[in-house]
Amino acid sequence: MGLKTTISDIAKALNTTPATVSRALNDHNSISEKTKQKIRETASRLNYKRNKIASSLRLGQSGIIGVIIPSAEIKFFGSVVHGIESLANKNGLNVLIYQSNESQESEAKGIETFLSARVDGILVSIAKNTTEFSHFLAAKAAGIPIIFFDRSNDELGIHSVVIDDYRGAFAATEHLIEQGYTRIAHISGPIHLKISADRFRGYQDALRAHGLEASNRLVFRGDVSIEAGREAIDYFLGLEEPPDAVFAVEDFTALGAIKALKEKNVRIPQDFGVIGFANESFGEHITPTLSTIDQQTVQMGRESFRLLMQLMNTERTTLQHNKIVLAPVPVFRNSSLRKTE
Amino acid sequence: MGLKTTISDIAKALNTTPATVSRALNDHNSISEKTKQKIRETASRLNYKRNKIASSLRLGQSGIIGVIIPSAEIKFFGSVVHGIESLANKNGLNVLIYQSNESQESEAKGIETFLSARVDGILVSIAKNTTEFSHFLAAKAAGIPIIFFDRSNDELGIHSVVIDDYRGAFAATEHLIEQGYTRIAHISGPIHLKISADRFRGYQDALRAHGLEASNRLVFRGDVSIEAGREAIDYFLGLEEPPDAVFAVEDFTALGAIKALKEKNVRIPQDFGVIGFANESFGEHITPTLSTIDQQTVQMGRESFRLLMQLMNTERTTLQHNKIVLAPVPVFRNSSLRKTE
DNA sequence: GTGAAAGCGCTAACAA
DNA sequence: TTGTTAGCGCTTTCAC
Repeated sequence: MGLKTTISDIAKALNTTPATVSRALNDHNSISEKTKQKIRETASRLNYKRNKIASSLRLGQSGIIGVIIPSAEIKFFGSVVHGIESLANKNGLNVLIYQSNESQESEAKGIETFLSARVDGILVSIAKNTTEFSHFLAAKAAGIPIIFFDRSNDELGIHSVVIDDYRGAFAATEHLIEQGYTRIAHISGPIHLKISADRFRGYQDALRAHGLEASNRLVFRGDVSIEAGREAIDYFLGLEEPPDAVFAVEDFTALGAIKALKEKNVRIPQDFGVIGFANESFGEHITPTLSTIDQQTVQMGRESFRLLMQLMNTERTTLQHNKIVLAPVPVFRNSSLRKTE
Repeated sequence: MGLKTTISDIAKALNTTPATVSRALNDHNSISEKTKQKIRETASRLNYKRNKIASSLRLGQSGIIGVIIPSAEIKFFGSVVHGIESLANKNGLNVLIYQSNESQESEAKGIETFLSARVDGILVSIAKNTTEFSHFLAAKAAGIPIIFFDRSNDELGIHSVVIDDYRGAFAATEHLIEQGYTRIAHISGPIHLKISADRFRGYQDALRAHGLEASNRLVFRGDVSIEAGREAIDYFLGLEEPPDAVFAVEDFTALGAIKALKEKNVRIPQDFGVIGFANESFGEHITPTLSTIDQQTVQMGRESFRLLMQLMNTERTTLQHNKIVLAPVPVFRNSSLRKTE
């Protein structure tokens, strides 16, 4: 018994048929309460567990949502997945996670795996190294609903949920201005990435909006790393007219900047303000605590799932192309707050 | 076409039978190379993807490993899962993750879900709030291989992979002694948890092994939190003979201690040494960097998977009860290193 | 080396 | 309200 119990076993025990048992267990309204009662009892007595595989095969759907993320060790993605799961579970769907490790090859294998598992939908955050996108189109062509979150590509006609990087960068820069900093620098990420470019634009536009000059000398182009932050500070402090604040493209970069500033005995935030982007968990534990822009991870997960559900329940052509842009939320802490007390 | 392609379609296209196609695609050795060639070509031309659900139903196994973790947002578990996946993928198995959110109810639901998904094996790290264990025994009774990792229970006859907390604590305490600290305190976790108790014992025994007194006054009982670390320092510094170093049961607790010490202008490590346990990622970013004990997460994942594979491939009775205990690895950083330069 | 036939466990159209 | 029957797509025993 145990796992071996099937609806036929239950049927036999009660002198009825598998069909009736199936209907009863699915709470079908054409079955009398009395019968349902008896069947449920027997099922639990025999320790019956529905065989989802058989059920999926018959129904043509698996009850599984596939999620592809670059890495489970980046808190951001873990947090988005959390948002996805919270809604998926409520809808009786399970979530299968696949890590691409930032590789296009592995990402394509993930899509492949999900297609043969006949998942009901796919959510993807694109790997850094992906330059060729046919695997996504294959999923779409196969009729599996697919959605991008955070890292998207607008050229493929695939729906997406992203954060408004421009707006977040604008708010970060504006905050530094309001705190009285006047020469505000920026450590950018690789500019061919859309998110870096958007944040850079937000930075520039905020300066201009407040009548400040956006000088190229105050922009350091790094990659996303602690080291880049350190290098940027070395560069900035070597300038004839060094800046008095910096907006870093990302929290780890901001962390590097803070480390370098502290080593050089520059006081934060009195003499130099710092703000990052991402709201990584270390930000509230370092000294000084790090100002940053929160990316609304859980909400992003929830919105992605909602959009996916819409796609799953809609005739393919009905739903027009959809891009949800979430508003980031500033988190101001000690690394940039010199006016408040 | 696309996902709709089945082995029958391929068979029809080639004027053969589904059986032959199935065998060819599974590289069965009773099929001629010529036929295999043709079938493979047609399959890829028709964009065929094996329907894993049908395959699973027929084979009676799903190719899925279920993993239950308390939370995906704790880096430790993410990291263990990473270790599990690295091996699972090599073995053609997929990993399905379920979060218990530290609740027994949710944990039981996870087991239930995995049983009906007919997973081939289950890996669990027990939720904090679990006091009743029948859901695990149900899985075992159903004949599904199940393994505990990190948080285990030895009473159930379920195999497990854990870290040697005693040994890690001993090493941590010994390190403080070797650095010349003489009054070494301990912030413990809830003592009803095995890991807290083991670490406490390791601390005591290390003191005794070096001829130091293990005084109850130097032990502060907290929960695992930043706040507990702060409270402990308040308590310790209020003692007539305050300690000059502390071994905290866990990194967040150590972090709280460091924060409190810095606020009170106690110099670390000169006047006070601190070491934690877990090697959380923030440890290398705070000031001073945090000494700690690494828990060999990836290796834990890999060992858990290996043990599970053994269970899956063994007659139930053959494999005797097995408990793998991993050796933790000390990571000494600035919060406790005052001798080296 | 290949084909015919049965069945994994479930669900749903159709009948009664 | 319940039973009969067929079939989801795959694999495998048995036969040739």
